[in-house]
Amino acid sequence: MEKQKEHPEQQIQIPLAELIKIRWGKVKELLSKNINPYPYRFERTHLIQQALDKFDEYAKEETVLRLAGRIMLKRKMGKSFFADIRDSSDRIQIYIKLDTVGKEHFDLFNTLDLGDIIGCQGTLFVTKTGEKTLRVSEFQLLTKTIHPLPDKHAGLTDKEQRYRRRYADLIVNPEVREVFIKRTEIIQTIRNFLNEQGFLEVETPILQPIYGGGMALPFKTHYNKLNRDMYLRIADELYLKRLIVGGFDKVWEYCKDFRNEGIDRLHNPEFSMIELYWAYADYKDMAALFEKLLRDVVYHLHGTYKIPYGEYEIDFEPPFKWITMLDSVKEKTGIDFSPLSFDEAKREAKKIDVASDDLINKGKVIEAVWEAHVEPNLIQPTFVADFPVEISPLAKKHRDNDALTERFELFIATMEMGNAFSELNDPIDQLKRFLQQGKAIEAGDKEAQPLDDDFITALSYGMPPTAGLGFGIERLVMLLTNQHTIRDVLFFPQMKEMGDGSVPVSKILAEMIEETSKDEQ
RNA sequence: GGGGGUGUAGCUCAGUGGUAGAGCACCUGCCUUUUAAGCAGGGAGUCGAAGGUUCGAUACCUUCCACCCUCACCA
Repeated sequence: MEKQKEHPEQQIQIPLAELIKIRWGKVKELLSKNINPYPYRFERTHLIQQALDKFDEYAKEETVLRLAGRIMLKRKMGKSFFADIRDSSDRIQIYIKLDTVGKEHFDLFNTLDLGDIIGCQGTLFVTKTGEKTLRVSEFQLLTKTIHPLPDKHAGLTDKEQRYRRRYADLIVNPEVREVFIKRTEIIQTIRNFLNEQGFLEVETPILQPIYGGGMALPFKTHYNKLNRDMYLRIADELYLKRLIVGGFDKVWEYCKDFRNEGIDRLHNPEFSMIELYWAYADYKDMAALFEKLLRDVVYHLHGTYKIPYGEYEIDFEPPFKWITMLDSVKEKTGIDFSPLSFDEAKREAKKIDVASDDLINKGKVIEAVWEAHVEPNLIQPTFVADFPVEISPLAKKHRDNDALTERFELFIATMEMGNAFSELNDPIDQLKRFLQQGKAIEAGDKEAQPLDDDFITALSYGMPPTAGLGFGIERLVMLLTNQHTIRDVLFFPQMKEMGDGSVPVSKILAEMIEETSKDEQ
């Protein structure tokens, strides 16, 4: 304490800086011995898993293997070391003996830290205690780690740190990898399925002059050269339908979408959807296809149709339940909203404790009642069909009822897992719906959709009858991997800016570099 | 946005109105088939940030920040 007062330029002591300084000292020591702490390549012959798979054979034939990985544990036993190294496939113990590697390399190994990445050459054997081990004849430091790893057995448990420093999370909590590997498998299976069904994978703009295709607030940005505001897309719908107009019959896109809304267990501002559009089909065809797709993905991933999700067991064996929105509301509340006027609907909603004062039309009232009384009960896969026209501005009116649209949403474990319609292809009707949305915007509905003139133009060229579907990838991955927060299925979830108090590693390093250059002068 | 909780060493966590603790990690020494290796010694802290109460605050109070849980709302 006294010293610090005498030397204010020393400022705050950061213990991390001490640890980094020691390691950087090792780097400089290596450089002075002409050893590159960051060499360029290492000729690897096997993944660790491959070595373990054929362990007996390799051990017996004394096959020389070259493995590489990160040092996770290190045990010194006098004139020998044991260490555990891990690569992307598995972990293995290595054995380093003074007599075998020589004093120079033995001393080098002595300076290595947990986290350092090395390449080793050697043969396989089993230790006295029965552990499969690589007897190292030579090794090379491949990357010096200057930041210490989290605790070697407790790992990194602080969720905030795990999300902010996903790399550290992945290093010490390898089981995290599994969810993300499954995420990729899920997307791959869907891609294969859609390709086999003849859907063409396409790409459409993320940066858009006007946003649309969903109910959401967009991110706004500015394009300097054109001096105009642009939006990050909230959905792909309107562009994909333009492609149907252009003559593609089956198109789909893996879409990154952006919505300027809150962050919580189910929402991240940047997320992924898959949207597909299918000409000459209607929403029932799409429901059948979606069911088939999900069945395929679930079976591919789990080898069964029944999967656990939290306390539930979800059964993906088709056919899924199909119920209309109004019937489901009637079933749960006893109220038939279909013949009611807007005001009557509001009164009925109030009776069952659904706040509807701010709602601007009957469709919104029905939706609110449905969300309060039906949605929370939808555990097993259920198609909810035929939404009110006011809340479905891009869907075709129901062939039997003008107040409704041919639309379904799929619900599983109370989560919305997909949204589809018989697409509205009548340009006059579509324009009217946009104009209605315009009124909703004026009435304060921030999520209502703006008029897209070019989309109306496209529809006026004629879009064949078309079914469209969109579904959120994160939700699906959560469901199929039994994860309950979206942040656990995103490598880098959006986080708020960190509060004061933490010193970035770059600052610690910059100060060290400066000190060193002072010393050299 | 409401309610509840958390924030102390690089990591995992104790703790207290009166000099800041442990394990792991790190440094030194011993140990040539170990197993979260062991043994001996050592260094390391703006106790999330700011303000207040107090002779004295990491602890008590206020405000703020981040994260977690929960309710409401949008995918």
